[in-house]
Amino acid sequence: MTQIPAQTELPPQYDPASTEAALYKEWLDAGLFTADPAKSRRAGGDKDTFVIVMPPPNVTAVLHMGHGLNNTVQDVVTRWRRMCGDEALWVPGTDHAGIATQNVVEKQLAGEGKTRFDLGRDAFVARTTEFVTETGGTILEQLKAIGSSCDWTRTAYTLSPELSKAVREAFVQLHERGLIYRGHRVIHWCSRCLTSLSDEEAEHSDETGALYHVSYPLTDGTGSITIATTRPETMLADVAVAVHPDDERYKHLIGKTLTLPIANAEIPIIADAEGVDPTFGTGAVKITPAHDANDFEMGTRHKLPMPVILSPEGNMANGADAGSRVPAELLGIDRFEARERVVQMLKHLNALVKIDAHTHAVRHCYRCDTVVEPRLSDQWFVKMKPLAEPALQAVRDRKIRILPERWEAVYINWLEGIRDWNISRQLWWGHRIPVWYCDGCGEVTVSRDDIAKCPKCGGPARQDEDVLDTWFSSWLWPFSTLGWPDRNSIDLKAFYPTDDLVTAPEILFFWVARMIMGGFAFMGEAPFHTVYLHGTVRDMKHVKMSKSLGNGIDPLDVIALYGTDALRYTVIAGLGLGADVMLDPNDLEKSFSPGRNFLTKLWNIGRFLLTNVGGETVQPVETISPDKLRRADRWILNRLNEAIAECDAALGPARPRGGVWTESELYRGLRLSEYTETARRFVWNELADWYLESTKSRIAAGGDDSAVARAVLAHCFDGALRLLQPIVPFITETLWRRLPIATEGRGNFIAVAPWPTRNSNFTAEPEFDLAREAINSIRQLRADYSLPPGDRIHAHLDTSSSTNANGDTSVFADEGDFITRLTRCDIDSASGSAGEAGATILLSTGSRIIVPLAGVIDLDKECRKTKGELEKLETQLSALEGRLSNPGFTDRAPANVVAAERQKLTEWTARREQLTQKVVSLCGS
RNA sequence: GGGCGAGUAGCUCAGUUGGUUAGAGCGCCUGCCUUACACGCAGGAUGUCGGGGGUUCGAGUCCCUCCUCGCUCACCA
Repeated sequence: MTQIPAQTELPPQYDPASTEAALYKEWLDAGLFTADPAKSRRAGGDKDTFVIVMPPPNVTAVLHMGHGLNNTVQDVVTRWRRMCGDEALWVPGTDHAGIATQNVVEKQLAGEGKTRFDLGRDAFVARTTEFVTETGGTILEQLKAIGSSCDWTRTAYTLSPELSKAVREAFVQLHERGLIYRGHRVIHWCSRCLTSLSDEEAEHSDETGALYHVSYPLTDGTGSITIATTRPETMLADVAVAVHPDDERYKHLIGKTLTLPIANAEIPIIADAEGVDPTFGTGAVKITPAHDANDFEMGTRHKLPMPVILSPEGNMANGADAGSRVPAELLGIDRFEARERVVQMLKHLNALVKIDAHTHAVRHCYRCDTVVEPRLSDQWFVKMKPLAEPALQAVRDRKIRILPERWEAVYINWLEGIRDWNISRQLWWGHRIPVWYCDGCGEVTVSRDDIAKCPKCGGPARQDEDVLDTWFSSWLWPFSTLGWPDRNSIDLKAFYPTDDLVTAPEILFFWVARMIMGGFAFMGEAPFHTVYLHGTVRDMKHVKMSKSLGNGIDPLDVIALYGTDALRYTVIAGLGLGADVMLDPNDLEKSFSPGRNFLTKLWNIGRFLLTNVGGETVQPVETISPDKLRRADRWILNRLNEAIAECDAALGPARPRGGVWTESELYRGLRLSEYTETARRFVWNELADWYLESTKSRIAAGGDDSAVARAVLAHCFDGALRLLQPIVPFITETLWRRLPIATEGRGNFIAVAPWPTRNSNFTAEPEFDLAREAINSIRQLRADYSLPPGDRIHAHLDTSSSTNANGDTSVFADEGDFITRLTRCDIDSASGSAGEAGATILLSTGSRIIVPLAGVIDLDKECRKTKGELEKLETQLSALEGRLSNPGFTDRAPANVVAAERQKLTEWTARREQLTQKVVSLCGS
C-alpha cells in the first residue's frame, strides 16, 4: 500500500477563506444547482421534483442574520432533497418593495434638497430603476457567500417585464370574475408615505393616550350631551352624535340637534344600536364618517354628509364637504398640534368636561411607523371571501400543513374573518394599475395592454395614477417565477406546485395566506404542501436583532471570522421547530465557537484518517467478509445506521403521499436542530470518541485487521460527511473529495452524492457496549481516587454471577488492548472476591470487575461512599417493593411495565447484597 | 377584549399514547499539553418539572384554578 503523507494534503487547520469561494464557483461551473424540467415526472421525466421559491428579499436589502437564517434553512432542505435524488429547484429573486424602495430613494433626494415632486413621476421612476439596477444585486451576491444552492439561471424580480405581465393578467382576471372593485370608503392613510395601506400594513400597538370628554350643547339650549373621544381634533368633522336607542339617559333627545363647538355646525342626535356601546365612555358617540371606519358605516347607514378636515399630509384643512368647519387659526396645523389647540379652545369654551388616561391600540404604518389616519377615499379592492374559501379548505383537508402546528389556528382565524384587500397605493414605484379612464364619456377600461384611446368613444384615455400593493405581485410568486401566465411554460408544468415555503411568521398574512389564495385563484391548486415558519434571530435579551437597534450581527463578519459553515451550523443547530435563535452580538466567540469547534473536529478526524488510512482506496465495507468484522466495526456500522434513521426521521417525510398529509405524518419532519444534533453526536461522541480510538491499536498492528479498520473508518466518515453536507457543505466537500474510498457511482461532488441509506446487516452490538461500560466505570474510578495518569492498575474480572460468563470473558480478552489504552487498566479473568478491599464495578451483565486498591485508596472514604450508596438504594428499593406489592399497580399497569419493574427488583436486590458485603469488608462491621 | 402558545439544571431547550433513579448542548468546577484535535481529552456538581387543588396504584405528562411571559387578532368612540 502506498502511503501518501497526508500532512502535505491537509493543513493542520481548516481555512474557510481560502476554500469557500473557490468551491462555490466549482459548484456553479458544474451546474449542480440548475434544475432540468425534462427530468420532472410531471414533464415526462423519471424524477420527483423538490421546489422551494425563496421569499424574495427587498431589492434594496443588505444581508442580515434574518436572511442568513431563512436562506440557510431553505438551502439545507434543498441540499438534502438533492442528495435524495429529487430534481431540486430553489428559485431565487428579489422584490421591488414598493413603499420601502420609494422611501429609500426619497431619502436620497431629500439629501439633495429635493422631493419626488421636483423630479416628476417619470424621472423619479427612472432614477429608482437606476438605483435598483446598480445596487439591487447586492443581496443575491451575499446569498452566494452563505452557500445558497439556488438556481441562479432562474433569478426573478417582481418588477421584471415577465412578472409585470403576470401582475396585469392577475388583475384583469380578477376583475373579469367580479372580484376587483373600486370602493369609496375609509382606509388607513400614512401621511408620511402619502399612500393608503391595507389593514395588514397598519399595525396595532398599544399606547397610553387620553380620553377627552367634551360637552356638546343642545341647539335648543335645554342642556347638553357629553361625548368621549381620543382624537378631539376630528370633532370638527362630526356630523352627528349617536346613542343607543334603548339608552334611558338619551332616549328623549333622539331627533334633537346639537351645536358643534368651534365649528359651530348644527348636528343631529341619532339612534344606532349596532355602532354604539352604551357602557363605554358616556354612551354617546360623535360621528366622524370621513375619519373613522366605524363612523363611516354609521354615516352610510344614516346617509350623513362626510366632511374631510385633514389634508393628505395630515394637516388641518377644509376638504371635501367641510365648508369652513376648520377655523382659520387651525388651518395647515399638524394633526397632533391641532389636537392640543382644539383642547385649549374647548377649555376656553367651557366645553371640556374632563380628560381621563386611556390605553388603546393605535395603528402605525409598517414602513415608517407614522400613526396612520383613517381617511375617506377611492381605492381598488379585492373581494377576499371567495378567495379565502379554498385556502381555508386546503388546510382543513390537510393538503397544506403549517409548521409549527399552532400557526394553523392563527391562519384559519384570520381567513375566517378576512376583509377586502385594498390594493391601491398612491406611490410611483410599482406596477401601475391597469385601468384607464375616459374623461369624455366616463368609461372605465381594465386592460392587459396599454391603451391610449377610450374603446367606447375614442377619446383620450388616462391611466389610473396609483400603483398596486407590493404584495399583489408577491402573491403570484410561486407560479409567476415559473412562467405563468404562459400555460405552456415547461417550468410551470414541471415545477408547480412547489413543495415547502420557508419564512418567518411575520408575513403569514401579508404573503403566505395570499399566496395560497392566489395559487387556487390562478392555478386551481395549492402552491405548496408545507409552510415552515421559523423563529426570529434575537440577542441575549431576546430582543429581535435589527440594524436600527444596534444589536445586529453582520453575517459577513461571522463568515470572515469563523467561516460560512460555522455560521450555517450555528443557526441550524439552534433552530428548534418554531423556536427563536439566540445569538450574542457582543460576543461572537460565545455564539459561533461551538460551530467552529465542531468543524475543527471534523477536520481532525479527516487528518487522522488520511494519515493513518492512507491514500489507497479501501475495500467497500459491503464486500468485507462478516467474520472479519470485529465488535467495534459492527458497533459503529450499527451506530451509523441509527444515525441515518434518526436524521431521516427528523427531516422527513419530504412530501405527502397522494397529495394529502396523513394524520401520523402531518406535523412530522423539518426538525433541523434534531437532525444536526444527531449528526453531531454520531461524529463526535461515537465515531471520534469510541470507534476512532478503538482503531488505533489495530491500525498500528497492521495486517488484515488493520485494513478492515481502515475500511470501516473511511466508510463511516463518508456516511457522516454525507449526512452533514446540507448543513456544512464547504468543509464536507473539501474532506470528502480526499477520502480513499471507491469512486464508482460516487460522483465528483458530495453536493450531489447519494444520501446515505441503512445497511440492515449491521444490528446492535451489546458486547462492544459492555467494553464501553467498563471503560467508563474504570475512568470514573480513576477520577474518584485521583489515580495519577501514569499509574497502571490491575483488575480481575469475576464472572461468577454473570448471565453470560463466557461472553464477558471473550469481550475482555478481545478488547483488552483497547480498554488498557483508554484507562491504563489491565483486566485479567482471574476470579477475585467481592469482599476484597478495593473497588468493585458491577457491569450490566452481572459480572464484576474487582480493582484491588489497598494502599492506594482511602478506606474510610470508600466506606462512607459505599454506605451512602447503599442507603440510597434501600430507599429506592423499598419504594419499588411497595409498588410491586400494590395490587392496583400489578393488576392495572401494562404487563411489560410490571415485568420491567420485577426485573429491576431482581437487579437492585443483587446490588444490595453486593453493597452490603462490601460495607462489611471495608468498614469492618 | 377575543384566540393561541409557553413556564423543566445558571442559559437555550428535549421529554412520544400517564409507567425505570427527569435528559442534551452550552456554561460552571476538578484533573490532564495521552503520538487527529487544548477549537482538545477525562471526570464532576446542579432541578420541591411556575403556585395551588383534583383524577389515578402511579402525574413533568390528564383536568380545574391562579400567577408570569410571549405571539396573534380587534372599529369600543
